[in-house]
Order: sequence, then C-alpha cells, then structure tokens
Amino acid sequence: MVRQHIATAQPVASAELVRSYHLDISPATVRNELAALEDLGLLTHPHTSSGRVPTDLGYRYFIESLMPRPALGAAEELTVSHQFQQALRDTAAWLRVAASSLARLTAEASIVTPPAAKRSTVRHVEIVPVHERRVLLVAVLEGGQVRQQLLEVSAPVTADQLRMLSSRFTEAVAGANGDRVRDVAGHETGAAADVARALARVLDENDAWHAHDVYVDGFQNILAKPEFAQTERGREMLSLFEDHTRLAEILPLDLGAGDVHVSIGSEHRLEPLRDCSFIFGRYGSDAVGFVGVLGPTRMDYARSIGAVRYVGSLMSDLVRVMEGR
Amino acid sequence: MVRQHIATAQPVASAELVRSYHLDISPATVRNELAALEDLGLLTHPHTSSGRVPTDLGYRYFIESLMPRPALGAAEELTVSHQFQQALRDTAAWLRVAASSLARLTAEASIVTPPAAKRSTVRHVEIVPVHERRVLLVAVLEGGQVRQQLLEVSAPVTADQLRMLSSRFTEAVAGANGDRVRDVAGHETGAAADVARALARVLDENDAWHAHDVYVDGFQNILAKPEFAQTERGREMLSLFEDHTRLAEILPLDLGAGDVHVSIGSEHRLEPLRDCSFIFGRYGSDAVGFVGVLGPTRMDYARSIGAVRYVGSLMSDLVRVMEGR
DNA sequence: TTTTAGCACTCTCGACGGGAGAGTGCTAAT
DNA sequence: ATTAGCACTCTCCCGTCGAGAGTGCTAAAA
Repeated sequence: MVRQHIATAQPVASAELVRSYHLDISPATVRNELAALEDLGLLTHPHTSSGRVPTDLGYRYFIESLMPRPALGAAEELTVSHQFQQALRDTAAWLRVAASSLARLTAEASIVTPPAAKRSTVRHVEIVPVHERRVLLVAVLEGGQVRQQLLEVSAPVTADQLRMLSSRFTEAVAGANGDRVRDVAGHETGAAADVARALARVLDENDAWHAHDVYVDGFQNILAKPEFAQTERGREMLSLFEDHTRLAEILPLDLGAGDVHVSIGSEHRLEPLRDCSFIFGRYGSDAVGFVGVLGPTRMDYARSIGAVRYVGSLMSDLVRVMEGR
Repeated sequence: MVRQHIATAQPVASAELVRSYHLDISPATVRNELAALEDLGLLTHPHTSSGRVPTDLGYRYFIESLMPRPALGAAEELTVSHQFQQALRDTAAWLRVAASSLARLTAEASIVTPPAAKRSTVRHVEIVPVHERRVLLVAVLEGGQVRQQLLEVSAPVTADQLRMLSSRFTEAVAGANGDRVRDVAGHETGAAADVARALARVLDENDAWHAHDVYVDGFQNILAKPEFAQTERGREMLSLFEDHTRLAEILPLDLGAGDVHVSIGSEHRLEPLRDCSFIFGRYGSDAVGFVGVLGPTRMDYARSIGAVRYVGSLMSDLVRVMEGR
C-alpha cells in the first residue's frame, strides 16, 4: 500500500497517503502505523521530518507478501510476442529483440546473455575457402548457434578437398564435444588436423562463460530517472553495463528454470550499486541463458518481474525450436 | 596554442596563458591578441569577464591549420595491432575489438559499423537440418560475413537431401547477388525454392543499411567528462548511441577511402548535439564500413583523428584478408 | 484501547545578499 | 607595439532567513 506510492516518487507523507487512497482515518493514525513499520525495519526516514522511504527489507517484504501477482497486460504480451515472431527467422536478432523488448516494457535497463551449453556439441561443420591457405571454419552447434573462425592451414587445399573434408568432418564430429573433437584431431594430419584443433577450441570457448555477445539495452531509461540525475551513480552503473565481464558477478548462476531472482539494493555484492536492484530470469534447458533488468531499488517490481518472466518464456520457446524440438 | 590548453579544461584566461607557456609578454598583450581572434570569430566569451573559449570555427581552424599531424605513439599502435592480431581468427570479434580499442585510445565514445557491400554476393550456402520441416540456412557471403536464417520448408526433407541441395546451391548461386538468386528461385520448386527465396531475402537485407550489428563502446568516457555532468546532454547523446538507426543521420556516407571526416558542433544536423563532435573514418573497399568517435567539441582532435585513421586502416587490412586477397 | 486533534519541533529548500576572486576592456604611458 | 594600471562585471561561494512540509508527542475523545 505504501510502496505503491513510492513507485512513482519521493518520500511519502502520512497526509499524502490518506489523500491518495481516500482513507477515512486521520494522518495521525497513519503516522502511528508507519512508526510501527519503521520499528520493524521496513521503512526509514531520510531525515527526522520527512516522509517515509521503504528499506531494502521493506521492498523485500512488499514483493514477497503484498505485491499483486506479477503479470503483463494481454495487449503488451501480444506486442512483444509479435516482435519475437518477426525475429523468429533471424536467429542472430533474438537476443537483441529480447533486450529491447525488456527495456521498453520495464523502462529500465535490460541485459540478455546468449544461451550457453554446459558442454557444446557440434551439429554441422563447413569449411569455406577464402584464399589459398586460408579457410573459414563455420560450425553450427547443437542448439543452433553458428560460430566462425578464420584460420591458416599448413598446406594449400583446394575447394574440392574442403568440400570433402567438410562432409567427412560433419560425420566424424556430429554430436561431439570439445574433448571428443580433440581426439579426432589426433587421428588427422595436415589441414584436417588444423581444422579439428580450431574446432575444438571453438567448442571450448563456447563452454566458458563468455562476456561477448551479451546484449544490453535501455540504459537511457536509467539516466532519465531522478535518482541518477547526479551522474556519479549513473556512471557506476554504466561501467557495469559496458564491461560485460563484470556481469558474471551479479548473474544468479544457480537459478532454477523458470524462476525469477530478485536482488534488492544491499542484498547483492556490488558496493557501488547499493540502491539498485536486479531481476534475473533463466531461459532454456540444455543451453541456458539469462534475461534481466536492472534499475533503482525504487522500481515497479510487479511489472519488471512479469516482464522478465514473460520474455524468459519466449526465449525458452525460441531455444526449444533451435534445439529441434 | 590557445586550444591546447582548452583541451584540458575550462575557459582560458590571458594570464594563465603566459604562465603555462612561459611567454615573455604581458597578459595585456595576450588580451589584445585574443580580442583580435574573437573579432575573427574564432573565440568567444561565456560572459563578459571570463576566459576565452574556441568557437566551432575556431576548432575548425585549429584542426586545418595549426594542429600537429595526428598520429599515435608507436607503443600504442603496437598495443592495438596486437589486440587485432589476437582477434584475427575470431571474425565475429573484429568490430567489438575495433570499438573497444578506439574507445580506450581516445577516451571518447566509439562507433563501428559492420562492412556493408553495395551488392552482397554469396560465396557458400549450407543448409543444416534442425527438425523435420525446419532448417537453418547458413550463408557465407563474399567478404566473409556469415548470415543465418531459420526457416520452415513446405515439405519434409532428409539430411541427405539437404546435403545435396547445399552443394547444388553453392554451385548455382556462387557469386550471385539477391536478384540473381531470385531468378534461381524461380526455377526451383518445393523446399529448394523456399531456401532460395530466403537466401535472396538475406542478401537484400544485407544490402540495406542495417542498424543492427553496430558496435558502440566507451560511453562511460562521455559521462565522465565535466560538460556532461548535467545528465540532460548526456542522455541526448546516449539515446543516439542506443538507437542505432539514428546513426545513419551522422555517418558521412560519401566519405572517400582513407579519409577522415570531422564534424564539429554546429556543423552537423543534430540540434541536441550542438556541442559534440564526430570523427569518422571509412574502411574497406568492396565492402565498406565506418569507424568513428564521438565526444564533446572540446576533445583531443589530433589524438582522435590519429586513432580513427589507424583503427580504420587495421580494419581495412582485416576486410582485405576476408575478401581473399 | 484506539483514534484523533493540536502543537511544538526539525529539516529542507529557495531566495536574497554580500564579499571575494577572476578576468576583461580601456586608457594612458612607455 | 607593448604594457601597467584601474575600473568594471561576472561568477561563485557562503550565511541568513522565512516558508513549508512533515513528524513526534501529548492529551483528549471515542
């Protein structure tokens, strides 16, 4: 009840509450109640005589106990799912669309990580000639990601040889992970060995947490919020945003499928982002990735959680399509 | 001489100039000179009694006439080229590396657009099965970009059929542009026609100016500058930064190869970015893209121009490698 | 026992003002 | 042509003050 009003502004006063909710009790009564909540640690004062502000604990309590079941409107869901439909074909656009949808829905900053398999395996390999001794290795992974790698081979190869090599390789390594591909490399010589080693490396890199390909969007929304008018805090947040390697610090890697993780203010480990909250959801099953939003502790949790959950489910659908199910 | 000092701070005063350059003339003399420059329109006052600030025209004159030949230090060039070496294999990382190098070198925000051919042509086509009637079309374009597209075919196809189709297609459309591929599509039926149509669409999309895949970096640097401490202006710039479609407004599309285009303050068309400058360079020959930095009018032009030129030349090298030369 | 009115108290915020400092423009002397 | 001197004009940084908002507490009312 209290926080609802917080979601739109400044500290909130007792008289303001009775006015905006048409309560037929006096401000004094409300003050007593608020004082009680303050004793419980759910609210604070910025200074002795000013409205109340929820504490992190207060927000937590709000989310757990009194928040309406988070959900987007049907019309909004339709808009977003429509956008996903549009992007269905263009697999490279999925993450971008997810990030931008999330940013627009929540009016916060959004983060989307690519789906990462615990152990990537190959579905198809193609070796495309570029120049005499230079080839482009294109690997389609189980899960549909496409990885490319430019490489020099130790001996010149013809287009025909590459074609044969490609199909032989696809047979040999289909379904194989990095280690298995390395085994195969051991039995090959010349250009074939070069290619196999490169392929193994691609798979390994794909297994590691890679900070590239993380999509972010909507940072504008953050700078527009009054609490970030003083740039200091905005800068801090932006640096987290641009340096994707640091994202690993806040991703809830142990999150269960379909769950949504909310981290409020001081609950997370990032000192300079004390009064920011993160909301993350997981998508996918074999290969998992994260979608999330990032905003001030004062944010519309119901809406954001709903948006994260919905976009996460859409991403899961897409991944499922790509996994051939 | 004057601007040098500007590059580090606030309006600059006459006495300050004699002090920092150990001139053996008096402040009054300097004042007379400055007043003369002001009459020429190269300098202004923020208010009647405060140091001089260069006008856009002043910066322009500085760049054209008195700036030292822009160049990076050998050590810096080495660092950057080393980073490019690292990323040589990973074609998907090129743009990212370029953007981050530029941002770091200049301490401004950077923008890198992917290489776009006037008329994309195909080098290799591969059709990978995903599900019974769902396939992933992977197209390697002349110039080495890899494009993927997920599509439903009207009739079920087997993996063997796809393999044959892939190699037949690669023969049929190698070197072809969108229109030619569409011709081919006309002679095909069933799944083959579906694939050909999709391929033509991919090529067309690639020819159009596409705002995705634009890499930006270093926006932190901008927020750190004192002139952007008030968020308003920073927001304006960030919105340009996040909404890549708007970038088309400022790209100097007619730029000659190897040239660097500098746009200072009011010289460009973007009203809200009155006191920002852009520096853009072009890279590539068949397929061209842009690298650029974006900062306040008060920026280190020598350094930035040098950095843009150097990173542009490295990108040209990479593109040349990919074009098989 | 709970609610409420009343009131003193506290803290923020914007306006006002004055003084210091920085820097210029001008004039007259060198 | 250069320079010293000086008046003048801004900005910027306090300190003060009053208005306004909102609380906490106490005592009365329900």
